[in-house]
Amino acid sequence: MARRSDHTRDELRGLVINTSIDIIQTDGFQALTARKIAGIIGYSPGTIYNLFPSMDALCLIINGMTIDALNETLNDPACNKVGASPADNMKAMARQYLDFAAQNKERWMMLFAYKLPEGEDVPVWFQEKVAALFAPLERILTPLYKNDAKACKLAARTLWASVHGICFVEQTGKMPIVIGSSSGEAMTSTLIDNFVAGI
Amino acid sequence: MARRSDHTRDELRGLVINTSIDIIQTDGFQALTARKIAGIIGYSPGTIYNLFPSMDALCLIINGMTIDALNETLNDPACNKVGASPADNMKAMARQYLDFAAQNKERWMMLFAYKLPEGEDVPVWFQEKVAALFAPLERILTPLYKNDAKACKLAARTLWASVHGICFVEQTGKMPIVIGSSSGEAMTSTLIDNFVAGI
DNA sequence: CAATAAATTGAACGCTGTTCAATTATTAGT
DNA sequence: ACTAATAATTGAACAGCGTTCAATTTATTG
Repeated sequence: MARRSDHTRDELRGLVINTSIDIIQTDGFQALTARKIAGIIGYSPGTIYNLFPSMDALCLIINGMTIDALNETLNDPACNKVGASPADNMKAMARQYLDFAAQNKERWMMLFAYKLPEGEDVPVWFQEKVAALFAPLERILTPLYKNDAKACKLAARTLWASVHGICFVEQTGKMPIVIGSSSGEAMTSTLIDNFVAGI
Repeated sequence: MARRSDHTRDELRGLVINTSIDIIQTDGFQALTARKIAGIIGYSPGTIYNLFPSMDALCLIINGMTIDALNETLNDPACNKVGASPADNMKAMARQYLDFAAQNKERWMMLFAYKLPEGEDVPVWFQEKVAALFAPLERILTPLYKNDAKACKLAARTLWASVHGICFVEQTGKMPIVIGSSSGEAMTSTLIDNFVAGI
């Protein structure tokens, strides 16, 4: 029996979360089970339920952390250069997104493949994390929509969703590769070039 | 015991598939279980496995049918008018997509949320169905890329993925509604207008 | 040192996909 | 018509899942 003084409650929570992310990244989020986590960290399944109300809640927390990590890359200086044109910053930001998804594929897939059970709805703190994702792109677009904040918001959400769609299609590999090796980047470039030119 | 002459093998397969679609659309694809299907059609769980190699295979077939149905709406005359401008046809096509997703939400969600287990990869017949989805949009775009078939393909895939992303974001409701009631259509319009203007 | 509180456990419940020997229904051959 | 072969159907069984909870162990407090 694991002694309760081995870890504080928060340490244990962190241990569970980190172990979960490892499992997800290695074997996919479908492989994440309470018994597996417990086995790895040397506790019993019941302990997971002392730390988290349910596996769903744990998944939601992990998804929140994934969004935080993604958000961080979108705020990276590499795609927020003061001297660069909006189009160049946007392309860099799209690249950041594509790279993040590629490097954290399973974690990122889980973000969209995972569905809360019937009845349960997404908590506010999670929705806020999602909403925060649009800010960086909106910031870049602002100079292009000087006098129309509404149009700026619409454009930011349109572009963000579009890049997400391109990323999704690329990651799931459901698109025949006719474009070349880096089709994701080719598509985001085409998207951004045409969109900006059309403003 | 259900008599084997109640239905032919193909009838039974169709019965399983239709029942599955009903369950998915009513309670979500997570609610689809072999025992539930069997109970509804009056057979035992084992019979499902006489008709389909696994639940995964059944899901794949259903996903294929969903793609077929989606493909059909994209070939609808409503978004392939001979007199209309490419932009108008594209907007109509995007609308068809958005409407299809809205009216077949669970079925459509399953298309993306469902993931084949470790090792198994998507069969060719399924990949071909997915590839066929791009043809209608490519057809519309052709007149805009008279002398560059390659650029046309890239644009078609870019736009398709973008519209999908917009649809996904709208359906999953993970985007704060700041645009208005029909944000999906507002976004696809913005996307297409800007994109076409930028060509 | 005793009493209280908290953490940990592991068996149990009902669910899942899946397998398979046994049973039943149908067809083919004589 | 009767038998033999074939095919369909069943339902128990297995391993795994999320989850619950009484019992046990550990730590803290009075």
